[in-house]
Amino acid sequence: MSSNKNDGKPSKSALRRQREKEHRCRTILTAAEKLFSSEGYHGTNMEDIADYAEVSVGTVYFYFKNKQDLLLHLIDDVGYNLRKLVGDAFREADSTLDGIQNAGITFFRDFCLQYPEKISIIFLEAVGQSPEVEKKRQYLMGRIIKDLRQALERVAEQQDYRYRHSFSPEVMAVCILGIYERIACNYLLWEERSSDFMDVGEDAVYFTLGGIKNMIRE
Amino acid sequence: MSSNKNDGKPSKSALRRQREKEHRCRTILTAAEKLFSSEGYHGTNMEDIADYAEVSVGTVYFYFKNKQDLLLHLIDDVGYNLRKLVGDAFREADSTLDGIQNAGITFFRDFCLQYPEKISIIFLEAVGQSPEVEKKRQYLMGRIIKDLRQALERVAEQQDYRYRHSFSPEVMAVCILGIYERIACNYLLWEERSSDFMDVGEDAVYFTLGGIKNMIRE
Amino acid sequence: MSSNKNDGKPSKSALRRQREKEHRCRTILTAAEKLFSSEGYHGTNMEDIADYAEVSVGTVYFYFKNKQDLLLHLIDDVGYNLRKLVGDAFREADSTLDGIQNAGITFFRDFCLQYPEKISIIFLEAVGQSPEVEKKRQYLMGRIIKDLRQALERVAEQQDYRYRHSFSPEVMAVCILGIYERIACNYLLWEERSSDFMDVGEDAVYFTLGGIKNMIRE
Amino acid sequence: MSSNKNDGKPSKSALRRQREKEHRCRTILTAAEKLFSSEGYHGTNMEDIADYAEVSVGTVYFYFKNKQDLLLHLIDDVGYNLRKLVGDAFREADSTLDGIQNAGITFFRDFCLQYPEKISIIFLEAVGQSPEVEKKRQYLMGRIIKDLRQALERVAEQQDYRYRHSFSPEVMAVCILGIYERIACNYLLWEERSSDFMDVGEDAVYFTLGGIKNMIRE
DNA sequence: GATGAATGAGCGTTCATTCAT
DNA sequence: TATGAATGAACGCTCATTCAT
Repeated sequence: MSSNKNDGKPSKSALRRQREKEHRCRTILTAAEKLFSSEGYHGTNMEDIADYAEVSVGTVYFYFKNKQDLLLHLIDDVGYNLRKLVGDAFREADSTLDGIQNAGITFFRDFCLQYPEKISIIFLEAVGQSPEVEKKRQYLMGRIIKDLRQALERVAEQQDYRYRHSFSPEVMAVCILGIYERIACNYLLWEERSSDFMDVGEDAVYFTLGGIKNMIRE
Repeated sequence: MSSNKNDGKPSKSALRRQREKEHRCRTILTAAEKLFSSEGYHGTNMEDIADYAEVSVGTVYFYFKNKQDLLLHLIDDVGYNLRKLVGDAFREADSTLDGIQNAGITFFRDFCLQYPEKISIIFLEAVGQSPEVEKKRQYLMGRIIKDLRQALERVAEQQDYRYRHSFSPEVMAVCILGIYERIACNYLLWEERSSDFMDVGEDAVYFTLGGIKNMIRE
Repeated sequence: MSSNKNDGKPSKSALRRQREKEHRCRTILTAAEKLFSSEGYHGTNMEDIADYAEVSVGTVYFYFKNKQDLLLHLIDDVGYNLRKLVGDAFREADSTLDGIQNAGITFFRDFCLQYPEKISIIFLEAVGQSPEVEKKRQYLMGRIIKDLRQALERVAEQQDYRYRHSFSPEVMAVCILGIYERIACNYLLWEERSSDFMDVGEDAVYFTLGGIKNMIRE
Repeated sequence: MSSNKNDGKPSKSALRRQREKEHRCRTILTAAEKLFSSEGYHGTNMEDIADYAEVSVGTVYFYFKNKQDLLLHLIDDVGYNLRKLVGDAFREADSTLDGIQNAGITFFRDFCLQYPEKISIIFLEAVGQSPEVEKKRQYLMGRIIKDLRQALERVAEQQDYRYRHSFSPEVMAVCILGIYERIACNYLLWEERSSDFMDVGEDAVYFTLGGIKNMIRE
């Protein structure tokens, strides 16, 4: 066995190995993200990814079950980053429309402009590739919609007003997601307009706020 | 040249053959639409399509250059139907927000609910498949955005008000497209909720109107 | 029946039809020759040929059994033209080395330079395509070799000398064919040197004569 | 980096693997040569080659880009073997017509009779298959012609005589190549006359020498 | 853990040929 | 005779995945 003196506690070299392993895993994932977003999911093969990550094909398969698994991990990654970033923005201004506004601006400035590849993965490359991937995407979208819906419900609660219908918060959440998705795709991926992207983003956020306000009853 | 009494005018049988040809072309396109939307673009092979259309593989290639060509034609089809349907709704109530509202309701009721496969093609299966397909999709989206933008500009002109910025009409158009796209995907393709789809749709339209109003200056 | 007054003798219109038929046949053959030599046998498909000949695919199949049949006819054509032209040159100067010389010059001047496509067909495109085609090519080459051999034998007879071996005339014939073939391919098809082609051809003929003289015994 | 005592030097197993790889590469090439020459280039498909070499189709594609690539490699091979063999024969008897004679005999005895498949590849199967293949064939022929031409020029220099024209050495080289090519095809591939092939070959060489002598001025 | 050669099912596409009109 | 739409076998090629070293 590989037991050593300091039993229980992992040895120094074991720790380093662990770190290296994680690092290699990340390298591969980054390679996949880069290539999927630039060449497309189907335009990238496992050898391309291995080459880009400077490992062998076998190594890729050691860390990831298969090609789809890579994509699923990337979606998870995007989801994690996105929800963390945007969630924090929400929380800063708690339970007012300002939070929604903050979150929107943050999404455009700190996510879209920083990680356009992630936008490409989640809104283009991962779309319509396979039932499993679609399910994951749907799950992620569902989580984001739930976050948004809860935020909208909390706002209503605090400000003491109600929306048109019981299902309205969810619909609004879906609308907002749709807006952000399309703005990002249109101005970042299709037309390269990073320069005035924030102006556009601000307008979109403003549009969003109008939509929300219009749904308030009384 | 051709010994034919009624020169110039095509003969009866020639006309029938022409009709049959167009019919077969449509049959193949419909088969492709059906299979792409249910099995996915990559989950469908040319033989499947041929079998479903009850023709041979060669025949499919007689009418369409290749698999991608089928998808491009389907996108064109969707675009044609969509712009015609929604465009008509616009024109009925000329240059008021009612037109926008009409168009939204029409989209959900007369397009999404009638042709969910077309929604699936344009918003799922055709996404991220290849540069050519993406270009076509982008072109189609661009046309719709232009339609919407012009409608919004006409409304402002008639009602004599202005939007926040010169680029706001376009941003709004993009937002609206995003909303409708995501609502359709979420409630029609991901969750099977055709029953209360129109309630949701109405809410989304209401949200949209709020967004637009919020963009008006003064 | 299509019997008419002037029984036995073909009617005027029947004659014209016959002429048209032959003309169409030639048109197709010419199209095939042109395309085979410019695009290659495998690079040309039946539709290309039909289009070039301005007829339908069906018509091509009415006149020729299949694609290979076209090639076989072209080989026959080449053979007929070649043997007629060169044979005549032989006969003019009967049974001297001058006849051989004449024939060589004629081949280069009146065949190669006039019909480079035919050279391309027989020495490039028809080579190694199928057993049947190869057999025909072999048969044609065999006939030419026999012509040459007999000419060489006649020369020896008349001038009253003998060659090294009984099989020498044939070997010489094969050598001469090889020389002419390669000269034509090299300077006409590979390098475009039609301008000084006749100088080269003359040298080759001179070389040939030397070869022959060297084979004479005593 | 790689924890390996004998750094730099490849390990034993790595060397063996390298050897195996080359061996497999050769096996595939040999299979292709065999099948191309017996069934024809178009009569052989990639599965046939894989089966004959006892590997999978994928393996063939691992070693060779595509079917044409196999043929190009075979042409290279033939060229290498041919020029080496014949070149050595030249050099033995330096700068006399004997060298030319030696080379001819060597070609017939040590190349044609030993490797009829290679003759088949270069003079039949690789002819008129595609522009790329033709280019390679042309290049190879060009090299051989250059070898011959230089040999002829060296002979003239040493023996202190000149040929008819400045371009005569090249024309002679082309003629000689043509002779050898056709003799090989006729007596080895078309008629199976390996038994008296060397008699024929000798005659052809003799013919060749006569041709050369006839081109000498004064 | 890492490698990369080997696999082979699967797919898109071509095109010579046929045949109803 | 002439047409051209229809056929479908055949083939070249890809690439995700495996596994012996």
